[in-house]
Amino acid sequence: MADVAERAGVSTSTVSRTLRGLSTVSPEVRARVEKAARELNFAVSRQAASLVTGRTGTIAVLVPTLDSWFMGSALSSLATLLRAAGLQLSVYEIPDLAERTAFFQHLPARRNADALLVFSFDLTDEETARLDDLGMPVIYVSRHVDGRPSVYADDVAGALHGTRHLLNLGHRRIAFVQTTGARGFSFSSEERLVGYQQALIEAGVPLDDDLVVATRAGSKRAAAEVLGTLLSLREPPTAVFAEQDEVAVALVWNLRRTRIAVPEHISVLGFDDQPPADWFDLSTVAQSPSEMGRQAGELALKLIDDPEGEQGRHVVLPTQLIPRATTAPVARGQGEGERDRPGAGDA
Amino acid sequence: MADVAERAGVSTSTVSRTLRGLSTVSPEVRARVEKAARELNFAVSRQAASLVTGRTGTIAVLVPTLDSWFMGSALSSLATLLRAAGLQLSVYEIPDLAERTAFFQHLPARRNADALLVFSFDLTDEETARLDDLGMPVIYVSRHVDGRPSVYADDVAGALHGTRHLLNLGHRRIAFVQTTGARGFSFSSEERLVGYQQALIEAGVPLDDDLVVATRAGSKRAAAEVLGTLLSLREPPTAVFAEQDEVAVALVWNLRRTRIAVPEHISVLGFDDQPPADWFDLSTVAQSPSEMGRQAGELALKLIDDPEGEQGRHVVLPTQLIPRATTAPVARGQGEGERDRPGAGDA
DNA sequence: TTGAAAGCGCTAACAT
DNA sequence: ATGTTAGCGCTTTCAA
Repeated sequence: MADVAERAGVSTSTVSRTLRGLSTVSPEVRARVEKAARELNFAVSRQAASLVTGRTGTIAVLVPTLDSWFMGSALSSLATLLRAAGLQLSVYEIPDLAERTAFFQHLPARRNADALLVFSFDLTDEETARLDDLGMPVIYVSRHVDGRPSVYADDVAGALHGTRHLLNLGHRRIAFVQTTGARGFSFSSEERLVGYQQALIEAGVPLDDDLVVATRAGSKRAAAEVLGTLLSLREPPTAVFAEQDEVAVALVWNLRRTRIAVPEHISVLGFDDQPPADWFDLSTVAQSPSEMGRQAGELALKLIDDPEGEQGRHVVLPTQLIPRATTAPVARGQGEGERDRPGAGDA
Repeated sequence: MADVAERAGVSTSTVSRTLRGLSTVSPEVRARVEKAARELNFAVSRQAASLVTGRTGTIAVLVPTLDSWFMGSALSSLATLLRAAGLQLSVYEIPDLAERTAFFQHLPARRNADALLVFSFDLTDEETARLDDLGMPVIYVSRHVDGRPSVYADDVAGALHGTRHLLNLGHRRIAFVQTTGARGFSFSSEERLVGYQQALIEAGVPLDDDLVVATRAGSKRAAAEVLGTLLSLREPPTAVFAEQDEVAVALVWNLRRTRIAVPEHISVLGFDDQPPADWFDLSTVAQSPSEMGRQAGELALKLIDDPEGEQGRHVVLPTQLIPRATTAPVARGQGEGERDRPGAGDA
């Protein structure tokens, strides 16, 4: 910056003022400085600037992985927002418990970012408390945390609507397939189970623990095992609600290989509406991670400007049932007990 | 840091040395300092440190998007590597031309990172030159740049092998579907076309421009249009090689909807081996973005330590044909020339 | 509107 | 093995 000042024949103060766009610089001087800066290929060092301003110009995100549809969409829209605000995006990826422990021990984000966005993690109270005195706004994304700013999808309502759809199609034996090992997403998982149960209760359908099973995401083999469990029940389900599209797709794949027609014999419903859901014609409950990323970013910007302003503010995003080709009215003669004139379908 | 020094009863230099793990600190003092730092919840400001060391402790990546299988996998493995090396990951997302222009005008990464990884972009010579005097190592990923360190997949060989597979199955009319609008990936696209052509030439099959078509990624409708073009040729293809799995899947979807059996009537081959390829039983040519991210990261670390060391070093990663259920021998009576008893279907 | 000077939090060279 | 001191490159008083 000293070089630029010399070349423009002004002081470094003036260069600084010019480059930050302050109005207190005369047009002619401004022109000279900008020219000099351009010629010298000068770019301000954020590091040095932040040392005195106390602002780093960086937003940090804590994510379980970068390699998922959810995180990709969310971070992409977040990045767009930050770019417009002139902020950098810094990523902390915490794929496992060891890394997580290390992160919370040292809290490396401290003083190296202006705000922290925590995605999806199921934190302990102690961890949340650690983040509380990190000295910067912390926003929780894709999960609700009491008393802290959070942005998340309405998982309960999503699962409720999805299950209602299946009930409306005449299904009474509806299985719910949870996903294990989806790092950091256990919160949504619990919420979705609640929505599923609520729908059954409001319809007067008894809950049956045998119909709630768990599997690993993205494994055809694990999906086969889950199906084995469900299909060997005394009263097997006529519909399966998977809390993730990937699992739903793996279920469909296995069913079709076994020549169990989907949706004629079994309906399958997913959750997320990832792109492959469309390719597979999978009925699903859509959520919008990109909207989540955007909202979380906006909240972060507000909190940076006014740290006390929106504490405890919650943004709940809607979900949307997308019926496609893997859900259908329960087949005639199918279903439970003496039941329902099958094929009743939607009223 | 002064607080920590006071609490531990030492100088800031000693605190600094301790926290950086230098060996010239006595065990007892080290213990005192670490205790004080923990109690005060102290974390070193990278900003201040970098001001004097000249190192930012950050690797910057320039990416066209974060929302894709390729970038997710690549950045995820890169992040793992960087974490182990104690480095931060800073993301510059440049989704369109306007953002790109802005980036190259200001080069905001200058002095704010220790190395830059440029993913996939087809840069002009001028842009490459700008990056050359950025004052930090620049590594090009997923594309080859003469004289600069690059890490990329062997797209030519991948497409060559894929096309050979189709030729070996007896196909002679083989279409190649390019993807447009896949931001920043035009380099690979060209390479794959070259591989396709090489295979045809070595097999003595004449090139036919009518068989090379382009479509948008991820659009069923666009895929339908491409199929319309190909299926209305005088001699339609018996196999289609799409340079991206998403396009291949969209083609299969459209074909099956039209009751054109895949692979019995038309074979379809993809490129990438994204997870949905497995769900769809799509034959494809696999590449490994996670390996690409890892290798690029390692190269970056080397170049930071020894900027002159590996200039111009190229890492070329292999591809692998994965035959699944969408490619099959050409049907009896099908193929070129006098051809096909229509509706031949399975042999 | 501009400049001089102090200092942000740290590291590195030097001294002890 | 530890302390002292001088900056790193910038922003921000304060004074002119």
